[in-house]
Amino acid sequence: MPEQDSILEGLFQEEERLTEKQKKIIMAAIESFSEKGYAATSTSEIAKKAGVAEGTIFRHYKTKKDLLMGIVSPMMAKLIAPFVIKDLYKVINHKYEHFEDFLRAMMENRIAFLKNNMPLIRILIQEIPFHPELKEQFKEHIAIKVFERFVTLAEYYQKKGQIIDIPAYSVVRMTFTSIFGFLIARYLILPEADWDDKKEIELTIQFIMHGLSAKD
Amino acid sequence: MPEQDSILEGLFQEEERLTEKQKKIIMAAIESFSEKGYAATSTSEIAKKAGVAEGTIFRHYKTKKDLLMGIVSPMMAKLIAPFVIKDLYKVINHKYEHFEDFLRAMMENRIAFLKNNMPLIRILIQEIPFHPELKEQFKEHIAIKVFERFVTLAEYYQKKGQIIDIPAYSVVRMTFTSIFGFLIARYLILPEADWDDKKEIELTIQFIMHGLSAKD
Amino acid sequence: MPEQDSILEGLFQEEERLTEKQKKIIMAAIESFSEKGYAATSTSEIAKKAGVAEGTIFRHYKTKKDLLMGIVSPMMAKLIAPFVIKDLYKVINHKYEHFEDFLRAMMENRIAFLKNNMPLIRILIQEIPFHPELKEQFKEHIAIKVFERFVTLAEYYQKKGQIIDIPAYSVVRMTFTSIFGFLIARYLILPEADWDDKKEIELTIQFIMHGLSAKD
Amino acid sequence: MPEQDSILEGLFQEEERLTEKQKKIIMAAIESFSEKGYAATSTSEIAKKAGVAEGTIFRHYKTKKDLLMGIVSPMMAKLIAPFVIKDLYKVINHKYEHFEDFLRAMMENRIAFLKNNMPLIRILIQEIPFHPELKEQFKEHIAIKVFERFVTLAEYYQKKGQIIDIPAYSVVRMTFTSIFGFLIARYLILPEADWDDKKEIELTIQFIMHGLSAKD
DNA sequence: GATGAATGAGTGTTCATTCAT
DNA sequence: TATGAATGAACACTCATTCAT
Repeated sequence: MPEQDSILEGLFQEEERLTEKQKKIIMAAIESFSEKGYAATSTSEIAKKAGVAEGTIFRHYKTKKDLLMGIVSPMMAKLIAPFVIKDLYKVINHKYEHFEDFLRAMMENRIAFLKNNMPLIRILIQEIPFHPELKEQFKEHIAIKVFERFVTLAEYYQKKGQIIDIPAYSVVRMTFTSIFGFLIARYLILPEADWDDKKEIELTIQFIMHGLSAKD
Repeated sequence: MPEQDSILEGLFQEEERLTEKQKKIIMAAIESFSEKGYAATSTSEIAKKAGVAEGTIFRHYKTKKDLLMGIVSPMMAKLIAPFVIKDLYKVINHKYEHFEDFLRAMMENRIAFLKNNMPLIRILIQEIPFHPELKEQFKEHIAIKVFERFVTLAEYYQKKGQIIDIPAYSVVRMTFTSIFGFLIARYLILPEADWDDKKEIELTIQFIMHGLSAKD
Repeated sequence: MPEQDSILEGLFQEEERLTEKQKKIIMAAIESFSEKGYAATSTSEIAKKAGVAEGTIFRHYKTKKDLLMGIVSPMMAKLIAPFVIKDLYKVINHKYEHFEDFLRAMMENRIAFLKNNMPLIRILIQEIPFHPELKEQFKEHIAIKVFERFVTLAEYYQKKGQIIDIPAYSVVRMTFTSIFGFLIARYLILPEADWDDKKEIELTIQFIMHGLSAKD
Repeated sequence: MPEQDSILEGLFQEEERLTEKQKKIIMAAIESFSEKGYAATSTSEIAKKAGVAEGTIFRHYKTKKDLLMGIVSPMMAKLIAPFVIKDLYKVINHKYEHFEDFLRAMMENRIAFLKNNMPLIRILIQEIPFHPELKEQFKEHIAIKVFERFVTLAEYYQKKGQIIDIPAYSVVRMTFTSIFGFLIARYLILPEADWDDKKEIELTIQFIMHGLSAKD
């Protein structure tokens, strides 16, 4: 199941119209935006890093902000695609009989995704607070579409008696929180620490399972 | 117990040497930095908002970065003080016999703190990725000092048989994650949504308690 | 023998890569630096005088100091070239049998040079005290290379019995001093006075010749 | 006859109204102006070096330029005084029977003066090109008054048959040139070189004497 | 007399963007 | 399509100077 999980490569592959220079611009921009932030990165710096003339950037993107959006927007779609389409489908088709299996599959999948797209994710997280359009896009795509699907899923597992009977959106929130809490600590706050990934993932899953178990 | 929980007021109170203008500069800077980010905020904008001449800013802070640090650094100290000193003391003195009581007290305390210092917290969170010095300060003060104390606490409750026997730092990570996950969702991602705070806090506490319960 | 003796024109000719605007910037900078001094000249003033945008200056010269160096450095080379190469050669090839002939030729040559490059020379003289790099360059190129050649020349004429037998470097110092003393009085201190150049030059030469004559 | 030859001390002595702070300001200004030039020296820098508040400078000198003038102007007077009054008198009273004696006395006197007042002299030389008022003062006091006296002296020695019969002002120019050429080389251009002062002075005197000798 | 906070015009420099080539 | 010279507004920061204390 070697899914294409690098947004960048996916982007470059699909859009054949991208020139070599354009690809270099995108890669340079991602590197700089992710390290220094959008506002602190100059277009001339991107041009230099990409090995193109300053003017070339503006041939492809009318403004600097367009460049940011050209990088971040496709990511939004990619970010939600798996949830929306594939995984939900699998669950409904009884692929994941137990919530725990689903949880485990999802964590593995999203960790792989994070690893492959770290700089892009960083940009998204860092820039959302400063760009209302991004915030809006994010809310629409993630906070609503994805959240909705997960609420449906939560209700599915609740009906099966696997999850405690509290509001489904709280279930989702706490699940997300625990998973992303781990990912953030692991990859953003202390990436250089010595992590036993397997064990931490298992502990996190157990924590969620106990926390939401219907047995109690 | 009306503790002084606004960093700003605390700052203004303690340091009597602060001019009226200096206070205005700090307030204006906090507002702008928090809304648009440090890099995207110009000193002239801060001056205008503060109602002072641009030169006045540089009389008090040698550089724009100094201004940022002058705002963020005191916060670091304030941020950890309660954990480090008061709460730990209370726990040791049997004020919180049960982990659940401690959890509830801490959440209430930190929610109040967050409400009173939102813009400052935003700045801290938003700027940490771009300023290595900040990152270092944060790691030193928060990630080490605070984390350490909590690990000690976790071990305390583990010995009392209230918490499951897994590595204490994993206990702390998951507790933090659940609490801050709620706070971030509540105050940063969806502040305008209609939250039933009491209920969500209780659910979060129950989630953590079940997740870490030793009974299982 | 209409040698190209204007540094500026030489510069513009050789370096074909110079834009029209760049030439204007250089000319404006020379004018202002020479009149008001480097430190008291603003880049905006230069831009205005050159009829370009202020940013244009910094496209060609990274800093204001770079602009100064870009103007002054080529002059150093030009300043010493004739001494180092041509004239010494001529002397050795018996072109100037007598010290007096050499002296006369040199004065004429350097006076023409001075006239053609007055503003540049002014900048050099005025700025050397404030810029250690300039001072270093000057010492290396002029005070050492040129001085050395002249010492050799002085020894040559001493051997021929035309010059008194005192340390050669003292001979050079006093010759230089007398010549530049005239040039400074003539062109820098009292340029507006009514000078009989031919006569003064002749007097100066006679003064030096008598002062250094071996006859006594 | 240990004449008071330090302008600064003379200034501080005469003008009793100078406060301690004022003296410190003057000393700090001299140091900075001489090293970095008037234009490149900031008043705040002077204040810091002098250990006074920024405003204090402007209590005593209305503008920064006033400060420069307050330093440089008294020097002008001091610079010419000895020539104008004392030395001329001595010559007329047959103190210096021979031009050579006069020359030797003058060089010794002026070298002592230079050594005691180097920073002030540097300021004068460096700033004259940029300040028309200074230039004017200089011309009036030095170039005219002093020059005039010397012309008279030159004519005196010419009449006595000790100096060649060329225009007296040329005599003066060449004498000045040779003396100041030595002083400039000695104290400004190569102060760190290893000079045999006695010998160089003697050589310079001999050079002038031969150069202007009437014998030839 | 002395202070130092305050000023706002001015500094050198960077910026995103344009456009003729 | 790609270039890079050119722009001028904006930037962070400095300056000489003022003035209430």
